[in-house]
Order: sequence, then C-alpha cells, then structure tokens
Amino acid sequence: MSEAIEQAAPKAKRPTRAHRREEILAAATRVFGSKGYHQGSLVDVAAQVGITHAGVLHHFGSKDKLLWEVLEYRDRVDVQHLEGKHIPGGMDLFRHLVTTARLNADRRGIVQAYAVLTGESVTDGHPASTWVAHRFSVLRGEISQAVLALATERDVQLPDGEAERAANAVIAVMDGLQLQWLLDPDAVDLAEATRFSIESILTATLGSTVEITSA
Amino acid sequence: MSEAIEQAAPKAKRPTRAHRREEILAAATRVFGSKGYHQGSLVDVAAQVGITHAGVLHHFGSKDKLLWEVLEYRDRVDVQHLEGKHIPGGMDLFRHLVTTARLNADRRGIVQAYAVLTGESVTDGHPASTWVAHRFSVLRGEISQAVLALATERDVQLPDGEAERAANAVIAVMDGLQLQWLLDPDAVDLAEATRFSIESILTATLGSTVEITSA
DNA sequence: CCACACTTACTTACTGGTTAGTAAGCCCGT
DNA sequence: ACGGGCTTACTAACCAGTAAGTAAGTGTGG
Repeated sequence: MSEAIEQAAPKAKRPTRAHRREEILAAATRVFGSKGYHQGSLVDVAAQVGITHAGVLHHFGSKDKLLWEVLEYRDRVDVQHLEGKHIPGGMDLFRHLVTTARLNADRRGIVQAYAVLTGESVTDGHPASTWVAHRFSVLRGEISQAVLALATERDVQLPDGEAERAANAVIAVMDGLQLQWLLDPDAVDLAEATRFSIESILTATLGSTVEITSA
Repeated sequence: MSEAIEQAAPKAKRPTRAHRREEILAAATRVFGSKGYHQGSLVDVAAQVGITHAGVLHHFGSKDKLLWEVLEYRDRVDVQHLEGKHIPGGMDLFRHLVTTARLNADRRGIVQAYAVLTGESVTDGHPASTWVAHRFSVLRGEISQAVLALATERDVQLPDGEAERAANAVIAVMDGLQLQWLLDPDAVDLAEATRFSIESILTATLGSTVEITSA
C-alpha cells in the first residue's frame, strides 16, 4: 500500500503518485485538524504541499473523498506502533489505550483532527458521521470484550450490560479528556488522566483495585 | 426580563424586541446545533423566524455576537430548573449532574449544539473557544470542590490533585457520553450511563461505594 | 386627541469575499 | 510521443455585512 516513500534528497525529482498522496493526506490532516472540515479549504491543503487546489482534486476527486482517506490514514497511523498488527485484548488493551494517550500528548495535530471531526460529525448529514459511529461501535465491542475477559480472570460475575456500560464510560472519558487537554494542556495530563480514569472505571466495575502498569 | 410573551391569537401584533430576540436565539441554537457555527448561516436562522438575515443582524449586530448570546442562553436554560439559582455542592452537585443528563435526553437540540460548538471550539481562533475553556475551568472548580467535600464528609484523605483528576474525569465522561448518545441514541442510555460513570469515578476516588440516588 | 417627530423592525439590494468543482491545455519524464 | 501531474481560468453557489429605504409603531406638544 505504501512503497517508495524514501528518496528524500538527491535531485528533486517529480514525486511519485503515492508519495504525493501521502503528502496531501498529511496536509489535510493538519488543515482539517486546525480548522475543521467545513472551514478547512482545499486551497489551504494545496498550499501546504505547494500546488493549487485543483491539483488536490486531481488526486482525490472531491473534498468528501479526501476526508474519507484522511480518516483511514489516521487509523493506519494509530496502529502502526503496534508490533503485531492485531489489537490486544484483556488488560493489554487498556495498557494499549494508555500508551496511545501518552503518544498522543506529542501528536497534537492528530488528536485535534480527531476531536474536531468527531464533534462536527454529529451535525446533520456530515460525511464523517458514519465513520465515527462505526468507530465507536467497534471500540465498544473490543473494550467490553476486554472488560469481560478481566471479569472472568478475576472470577467476578458482572450484571447484564455492565461490560458495555464500562466500555462506554472508557470511550467517553478518553474523548472528553482529549477535548479538555486541547483547550488547556496545562489543566490535564493526558496520559495520567486517562490512566486514572480507566483504572477508576475498571476498579468500580470489577469491585477490586485495578492497576494499569506501563508497557 | 420577559414580559408580554403571551398574547397568542388576537391580532398578530408586532412582536416585542425581547420576544423576537428570544425567538432568534432559539432558532440559532437549532441551526448551530444541527449544522455547526461555520456551516450554519444567518439566512438559515432568519428563515426559521420568518425574516431575512439582515433582520437578524439588526438585533444582534454580527454572527459572532449572536453565537455569544446563544451560549449564554444555554447557560440560562441549563440552570432554570433549579429552585434556588445557586449551583449545589457536595453530593447534591452530582445529583444535579445526573438530573441534568436525564433532562438532556429529551432536549437533543441543546445537547447537539453544545457538542458541536465544543468540538468546533478546538479549531484555531474559534469564537467559542474562550467560552468553552472558561466553562471547563468553572466546572472543574465546582466539581473538585464537591469531591473534596465528600472526602471530608467520609474522613478520607485524598492525595494531592486527586480531586482535580476526578473532576476532569467526571467532566470528560459527561461530554464523551453525549457524543456517543448523539451519534447512536440506542447504544447509550444518557442518564443511566452518566450516573454509572460518575458513581464509578467517585467510588474509586473515595475508596468506598458511592451511590447517587434520584432527586 | 391628534398630528408631527422620532424610533423600531424590518426589507431589498448590493459588495467583496470564499468556496468546490470543471474544463482545457501545458510541460516534463519516460 | 504520450500520458500523468499539474496550472490557469472559469463557474455557480453561497457567505457576512452594509446601506438605504419603508412601514408601523410610540411619545409628545399643542
């Protein structure tokens, strides 16, 4: 899917199609992140890679399609630091979530893009809404699975729907903390607050202290 | 502040200034909620009250000022169901938060407006960003105060900054749950999920079971 | 009590700006 | 020499804000 991203210096050759698309996706992530989808224009995106907005459309066809690829691009970046490509389960999943939060504290642009697009997605007919809804439902499934695994591991019998409630709370707290952190980075330590919140929810759900140790 | 809103049928007189402004604010809340601030136009707002966009500007001067008044309007609506106008402390505050969540489940428009504008506010130079940041800091203060009150009440010694961490988690979970609920109302029971999440955080923070009983 | 002065609540018409998308053509590398 | 990658040029739509005009109301002095 991504070959030939190297070749940085030698002669300023014409960029390959794949490389150019990657550049545009990175630029679009920055622009949509800092201005939102509707307010961020193709002209802005194009300017960042030194071409005109028609050049961007040449590669992506329409603004909507560009957004879709940006969202998929984020997914790719999100899991690229995992060794095995599969998402972990049980306690490893929560460790992964905290680790991601720690990494995110140094990737403001991506966090901002995610927050802005998620917020915008609740507007009527927004092109990102199905993507966000789908993402939530996938996360919900994975996290509630992990909660159930922990409960089984600790011989705890959970009331019906409790794992889903905990999963919703975990997702909510991560998104909410990102918002607060974006608006006032000094008020929230993203990684620490995420760890604290998830631990709290798991501890209360499982009825015994849960600690998430660093990876 | 609001006199002569009655007089429904008789002759279709000219609406008073106060009444007209109220109508426009309600319309703007709907429009900004369903389309966002940038994408929602003054023409949209004006059409909902049956005037032109210039008529809206006559009352509010500019789109930015209209937004500001919409945000203040939401604050007013938010606390109007409280008997005494002051915000409660201690356990009453958490009861209030859950009650508000329950009411919000039947006020989708307002929740949507809040979510959309909060999300948009993290974009660069957004007119709502200072309002949202201020709102967060006020909430943070009130909630951490309430957590401290509960801790004192139960003779619990909290580590330094623990009350603020809990407050951040509570705020985050409420915002995050609203997002999920807006995108998929069937996946989240707003009031129930809010109660569960806040109880979890408080229970874990205070080290003993906390239950939030209905008001 | 009523006419004249003034204010309020708009409308219509316009300005200057920005937008996504299209069409046609140019240039460079292969 | 040909095709991909791009530019220039354009369109049609939409935007917030301004200016000027109008009709309906309100207050007041005689």
